[in-house]
Amino acid sequence: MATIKDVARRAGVSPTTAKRAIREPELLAKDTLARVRHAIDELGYVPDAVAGALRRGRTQTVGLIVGNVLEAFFARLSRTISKQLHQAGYSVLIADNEYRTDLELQALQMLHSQRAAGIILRSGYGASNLGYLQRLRANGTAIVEIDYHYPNSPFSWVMLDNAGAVVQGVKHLAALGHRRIAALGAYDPERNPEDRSLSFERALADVGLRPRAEYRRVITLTESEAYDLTRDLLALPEPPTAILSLTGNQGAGAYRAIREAGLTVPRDVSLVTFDNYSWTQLVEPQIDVIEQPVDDMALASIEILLDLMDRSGPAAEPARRVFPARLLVRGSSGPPPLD
Amino acid sequence: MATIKDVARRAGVSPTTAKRAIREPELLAKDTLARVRHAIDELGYVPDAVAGALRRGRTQTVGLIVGNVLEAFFARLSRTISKQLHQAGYSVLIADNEYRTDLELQALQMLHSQRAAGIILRSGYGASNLGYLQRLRANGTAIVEIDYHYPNSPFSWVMLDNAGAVVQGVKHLAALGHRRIAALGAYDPERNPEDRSLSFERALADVGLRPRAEYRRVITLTESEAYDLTRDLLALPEPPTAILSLTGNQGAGAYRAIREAGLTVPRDVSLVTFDNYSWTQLVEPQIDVIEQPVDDMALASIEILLDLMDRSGPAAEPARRVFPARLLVRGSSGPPPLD
DNA sequence: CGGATGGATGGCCACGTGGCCATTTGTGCT
DNA sequence: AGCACAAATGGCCACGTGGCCATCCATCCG
Repeated sequence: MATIKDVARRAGVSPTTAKRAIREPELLAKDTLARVRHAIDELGYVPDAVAGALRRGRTQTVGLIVGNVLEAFFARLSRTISKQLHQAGYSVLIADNEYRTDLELQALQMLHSQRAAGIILRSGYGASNLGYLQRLRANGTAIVEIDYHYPNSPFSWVMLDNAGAVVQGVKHLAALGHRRIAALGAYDPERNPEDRSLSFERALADVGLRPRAEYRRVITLTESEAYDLTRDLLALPEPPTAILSLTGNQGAGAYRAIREAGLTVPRDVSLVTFDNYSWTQLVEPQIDVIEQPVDDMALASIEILLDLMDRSGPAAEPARRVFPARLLVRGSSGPPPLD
Repeated sequence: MATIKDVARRAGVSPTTAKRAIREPELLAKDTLARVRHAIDELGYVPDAVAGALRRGRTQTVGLIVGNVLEAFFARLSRTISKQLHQAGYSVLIADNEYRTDLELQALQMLHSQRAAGIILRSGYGASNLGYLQRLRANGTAIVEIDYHYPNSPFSWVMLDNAGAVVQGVKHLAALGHRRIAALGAYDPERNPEDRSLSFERALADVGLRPRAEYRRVITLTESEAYDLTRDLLALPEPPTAILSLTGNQGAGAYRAIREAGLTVPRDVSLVTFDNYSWTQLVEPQIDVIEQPVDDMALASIEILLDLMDRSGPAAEPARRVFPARLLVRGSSGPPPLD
């Protein structure tokens, strides 16, 4: 592959002059510049970002670790983030952690060895990688958490107002008269201290309801486990009259289980789910969703990350941004059936 | 960030000995090895892949350029490919081309400057980047096309048997009695010589039908343009009685347009779409789909790519793999309505 | 007891770039 | 013409690694 020396030789100048055609063209005489540019075109020379990164001690690479790109939320996040970062001159390395910290650690090690300048992370569950992340940060890596953050996270983060979102959903259902509301999520405060699960029982209390132990189960954030759980919930002697799904994928599983049980939404059971996924507008009636401002969150994370990466000096206070969710009522919730 | 010299100093050995603890541990005395390993742990040393790549003249990075990760097909492709490549020790740089060759060129230039060892590409439409790709290949970059390939492509590629897939769909609909079948796709043989669009009219001829000029329109591969087109088709004096959507996203748009026109599937109009997306099993009746073996295609592309990257010697014949599609009949097609 | 053998360790350099300093060439002014 | 000064160009080195060659030393055998 052509190097700057090849360009220099072809243009009949020194390597130093040749490289100036790229970085400081204003320093060159007009015809020298033209000659070098011509040589660059002829050779198809493109500077070696690897060598540049080594020399500068700093790559133009950012790592993005999400839960699972198959989920539309993360697909959208990935797309917006990588598009913006490309425009800012960065390459984006993507990895899924499948919500598991062991896989996440592998991804972090990869980003470490690649000397990524920054990392945008949706951390998983399990033994925390906090220590590893802190070492990376001490080495100068910019870190932003998104969609989830460590308890008392020392990093910058961008979050949905999960508590507010859950309250919106619960209030909406309670106002329709529901008293048996189940949430599909991961009820595991030890291992998965998630805002949404934790907020749910508080939100119930706000509207004067008690959580029911038999609705509680620790599941992963997948469609299939949500399907299983919903099926089981509906088979209970006192099944929920309303289901609040805490992620979009789980919502699809819940809907499928409801339909396969021969039940109709919202006559037999009401359904509200996080994430405004396209299927929610294709089924009938359309599904009530709690929409996240995904692009806004993505843009905020980039803004913070670019700022951290530009800043060479002392660390500033971590930046924290919280975005409100929006409940879109479409027809999948109604009054509970009469017993 | 710690370097191998720091490790060496801490372990009281030379840098050469220290690095052998990583690459050739069998050469070291047992206690030396232990000492160096201890120093590596203490310092959290991870080899600098940037320096390694420069020295070796070869990165462990692969670029993946797809149409749009928001589409489930590409999300799935990305996920399977990146997972496998991570296991093989490669990092994956992802970029969307939005089916546009101008954006694709930017992505290629980025991968060029990053000196990616290989590229898996779903090329877009517009002025071809064939020349650029050939220069990259001449410089040693492994290239595999997937889901689409240049006419007479000099590269290895992995494709769906698009012609066979379209024939399956058309035959299925024709057998039910449909004579007015429309395909939603990009009828632009000059700029977008796509197998599926091109095959459609041949498939019609196979079953003794003529294409109808008024069903033809060049659209992009998006849900919204498919929605618009479907709406217009249904408003024709002689609307199609069956619609074959050539991509999954377009299928969702078509379904939405059909429902919003107050029509019922399959009573008023039959619908078959490429891609077994999750919404097709959530609506009622479930949608007939032409399923692509996405994971198989992803794995094949990786196999070819790894082979190309390992091979240092002279170029072998390009590898070509074609995968069959599978028609899943579920209930969204039936006999045409009586006029 | 001396030399051969091989196990263990160390020194050195280049990969392509970017930053810094040095040198050459050109221009204007007295 | 001579000088000052700026414009234009060039030389050199280090970034961290991996490959190659060199050196050191203990052991074994004749």
